[in-house]
Amino acid sequence: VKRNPPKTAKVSEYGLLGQPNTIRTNFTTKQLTELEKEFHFNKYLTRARRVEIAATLELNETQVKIWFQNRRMKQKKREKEGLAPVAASRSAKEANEASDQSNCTSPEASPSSVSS
Amino acid sequence: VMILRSRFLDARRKRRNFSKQATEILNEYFYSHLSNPYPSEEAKEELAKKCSITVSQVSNWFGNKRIRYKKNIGKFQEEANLYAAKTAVTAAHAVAAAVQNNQTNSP
DNA sequence: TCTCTATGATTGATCGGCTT
DNA sequence: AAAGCCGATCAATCATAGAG
Repeated sequence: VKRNPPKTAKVSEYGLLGQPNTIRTNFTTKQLTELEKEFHFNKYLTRARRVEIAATLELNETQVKIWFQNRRMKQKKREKEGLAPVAASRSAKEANEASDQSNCTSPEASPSSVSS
Repeated sequence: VMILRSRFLDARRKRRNFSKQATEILNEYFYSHLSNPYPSEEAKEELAKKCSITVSQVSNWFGNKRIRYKKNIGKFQEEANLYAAKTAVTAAHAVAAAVQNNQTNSP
């Protein structure tokens, strides 16, 4: 059994006046491309690699960490969506994955260059 | 900033609205559980089947609905009353059936 | 056909719980 | 005790479908 999530208080107490505490950073296409590339190589990061990537892309280690966590969840969701809806599953062999984004049913794939 | 928009013209491009029946089912659940509109994984699967959509789509629907409802309860008041009345009628029928069943079975 | 609103999907980040 | 991960959710935003 699972329980619900209304759990406790609110997401980040609005610090009574002031600037929006948590800003939703907009990653650049370059950053996303690099993160995606790294993810394809390793689904999980080591501390060292994280530091390296964060520095290269000018992001916090936390942002890189969170990006990987969200990316893993995203992939899991795709694998699930891409093998369940199909009424008739392969009667014998399964086995695939690996190329991930080059997947057929992948929403995104082509990062359009951003001019700035 | 040259409008960083158009990230990569993703896939929410070809979006299709859910059928009227599907929306009906989802709203019925939402408003009959308004005090806690968080269906369990099992409930989501059941709703997904009834609505002929995926579990993720059910999750997206509830996520959007909860936020948008909270953002402007007034705008959804009419809709809320509509479904509240609907579920009330359904419940009344159930009670009536139960009473009848009770009378015919235990004299 | 055009403008404005309703709505499905995406995603950086948060929350609680559990694991290492 | 601290840090990372997971699963669910939030919240803002995007892009399109639909209403008028």
